[in-house]
Amino acid sequence: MTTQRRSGTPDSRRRSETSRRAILTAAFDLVGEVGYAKLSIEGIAARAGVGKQTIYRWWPSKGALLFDAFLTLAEPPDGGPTALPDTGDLEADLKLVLRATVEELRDPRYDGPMRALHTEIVNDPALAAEYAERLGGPMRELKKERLRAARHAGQLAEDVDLDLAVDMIFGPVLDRWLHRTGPLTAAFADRVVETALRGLSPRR
Amino acid sequence: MTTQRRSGTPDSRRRSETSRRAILTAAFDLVGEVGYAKLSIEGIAARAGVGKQTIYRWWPSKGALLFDAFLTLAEPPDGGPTALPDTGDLEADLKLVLRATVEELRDPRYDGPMRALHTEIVNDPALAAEYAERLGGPMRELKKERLRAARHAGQLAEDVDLDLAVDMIFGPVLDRWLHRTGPLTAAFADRVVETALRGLSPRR
Amino acid sequence: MTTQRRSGTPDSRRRSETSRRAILTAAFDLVGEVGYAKLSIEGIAARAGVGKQTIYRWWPSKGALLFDAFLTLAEPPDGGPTALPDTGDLEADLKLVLRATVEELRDPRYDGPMRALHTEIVNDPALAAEYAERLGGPMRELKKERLRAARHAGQLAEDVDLDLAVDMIFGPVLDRWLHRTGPLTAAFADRVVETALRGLSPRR
Amino acid sequence: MTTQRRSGTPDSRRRSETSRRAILTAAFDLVGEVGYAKLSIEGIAARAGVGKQTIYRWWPSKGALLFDAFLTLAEPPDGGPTALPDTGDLEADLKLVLRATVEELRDPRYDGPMRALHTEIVNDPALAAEYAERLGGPMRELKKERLRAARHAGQLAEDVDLDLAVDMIFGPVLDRWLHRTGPLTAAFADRVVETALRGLSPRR
DNA sequence: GGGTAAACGAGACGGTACGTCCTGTCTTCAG
DNA sequence: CTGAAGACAGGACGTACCGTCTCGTTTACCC
Repeated sequence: MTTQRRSGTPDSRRRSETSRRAILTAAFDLVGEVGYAKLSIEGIAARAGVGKQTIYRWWPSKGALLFDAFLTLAEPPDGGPTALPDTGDLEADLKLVLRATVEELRDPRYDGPMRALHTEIVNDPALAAEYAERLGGPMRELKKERLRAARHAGQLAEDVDLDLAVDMIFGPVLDRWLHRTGPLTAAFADRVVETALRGLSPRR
Repeated sequence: MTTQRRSGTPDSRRRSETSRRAILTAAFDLVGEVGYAKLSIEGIAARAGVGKQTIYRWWPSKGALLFDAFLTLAEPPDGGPTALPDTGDLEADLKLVLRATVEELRDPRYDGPMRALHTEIVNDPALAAEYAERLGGPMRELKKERLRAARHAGQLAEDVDLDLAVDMIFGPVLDRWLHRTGPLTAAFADRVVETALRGLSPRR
Repeated sequence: MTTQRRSGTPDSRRRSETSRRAILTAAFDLVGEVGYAKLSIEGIAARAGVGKQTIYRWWPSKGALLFDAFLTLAEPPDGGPTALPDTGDLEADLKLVLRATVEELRDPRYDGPMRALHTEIVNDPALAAEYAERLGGPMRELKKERLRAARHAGQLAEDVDLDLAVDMIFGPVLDRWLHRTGPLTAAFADRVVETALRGLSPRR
Repeated sequence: MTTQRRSGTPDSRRRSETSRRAILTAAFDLVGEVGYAKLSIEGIAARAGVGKQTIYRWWPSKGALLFDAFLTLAEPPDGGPTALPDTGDLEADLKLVLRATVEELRDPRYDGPMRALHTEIVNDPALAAEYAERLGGPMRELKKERLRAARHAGQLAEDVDLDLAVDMIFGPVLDRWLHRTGPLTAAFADRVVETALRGLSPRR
């Protein structure tokens, strides 16, 4: 089998891989340069040296294109990590992960595009669904997996709700990033992990 | 002093109050009807029976107008509450507040417009600053005030960071609302409060 | 040569002939209906069922469009006469032509549009140049040709300046049409021809 | 009677002469600077340091204002000549007048504004009527008066139509000015006068 | 000289049109 | 027979002026 189909796209083995990459790259670059509000399909097509139709043919919306650009270009080519670190020390492991998250959110190369993507996802349920399926869901599952292990090891209360736990740990960081209500630092990440874990720890 | 100025607006006693109300109302109604993506200045002007220039004259951006519409129409005329409830029972008080928050976020009349507003704030730093000054900041201060009282009463750890505390309590709810990662219920609000307070409580 | 281009238009074989005709027709009709002062690109586009951009794409100004409409719609499809009548009787021939001119100028269908066109030409040198090249110049040449023949036949003074002669014959009629300084009749046309020819005739 | 009323304006002795002059001057200057097409009431008001209403109060249209500006500023303060020169030599007298006309039309200070005024008069019958009454008519009468004298002196045919005569002499010059169909020179003016007079002279 | 009514500067208002940009669809042509 | 190039109908943008309409503020007449 020589022609693999990328999942999610409706059809066609005839598709030009060159154009696809050019479009995704142009979209990703442009959103960083001019911001999401001024991002236009026309601009992307021009930058990519591509007809507009070629974009409309393969992506249903600007958000979907942007999302695709993100997945394809911002993530490592191997498809991303398959598990969170597990050294046995839950707190250390989570701090590692949350500090990395904070760093990524603060990176000026990603801040703009990620806000753009977030915006699209928040306002477009269809895109939200695709995000949940392709990125958000799997990532959440990895987090829950690590927490499940911790719960099994007695580091979390037996009856802890893993979804709640994920939200308690990652929600505050996301919120502070979005609303800039305070400094988004590694120290903050650490405090969040400590506080959340204390709240989630077994009684006595 | 014979010439009174309406507070809040930067200038001009010549401004037509009738038009101002009509514009704010039209904007608020339209964002609910057609959604934020399809909200146009032209549409607002037409609905309000007003020239476009009258909108551009007084608001710097669509986001600012929407934000103003929100503040003016969605908030009680008396200016909102001046303090969070304080019965002495911190957990009960916070659950009350967070349940109300959840209810408001779930209200179909507000969900759409609030997402729109959130979007604008997240992407427009100028608007974010105005939001922080006029709404976000004061609200946060009320929350911190209640938590300060609790800390003083020994219900929270002495060294607790109040900003962190606010984020731990409200962040998870906001995040779940935005990303629909799970059911946004009163029960969820309760669990968040319980977990956060346990994490923030005094050692021993 | 396989790719024919429509003569006159600067470029593009991709242009929609349907839209072009609709626009010219709409412009011509509207100038007659609402007058030149109230003629708007927006109105023409709406009437023609065309996007405004399609007009801006192909015409540099309202005047140029109107001029094109005139040339295309008011002139016979074969491109107009190629010579003035020449029966040998100069006076009769000129009276015929000038009476026809008077009649056209008085025709309510043409009076308004022609005033509009005249206005544009008088005030826009670029348009004046195009007019001279495409309509005014050739027409003038026809007139001069007829007068040249007459001069050769000894019906005009040998040293007569043909441009002056054309102006002496047609100038007064144009002027009376524009400024309504007197009745514009066939009789007036006749008197003008008679007087001018007497002034231009050979000495003795 | 101490308070004289300027003729033409509807009423009021309270009118500010300062504003009136400022408006007329601003209008005249602006039409020379930006051209008629870009001349706006708003611009005139701003330049004159005057409220828009003050313009609308006293002039019914932009054309009327421009016309007034012309009459007031471009004409000598004494009200203009009351007769054409009459030395007994009709040809010389007319050449003098027509050469002066040519010179005025060629003057770059007047060319633009006069084209603007011409445009307005040609397209606005109301303005045309006012022009005829206040300027065109009287001027024409002066010309006819001179020609009448010449006819009486036997220098023109007895049955000559004076209106025709005026048109034969001045029409060609006006036409050449408007349409730039040839050089507008003193020599041209002379040739027109010579030709027209020969056409209008007594038989034999 | 004080009272009053108009004309004034300023400029907000409801509108119309401008000329530009972009959308999503449709058509043409080169490789 | 794909895909770039780009014309098309349409809609919104943000700007410029239109002509009307208050606002206070002179100004000049009348008493």
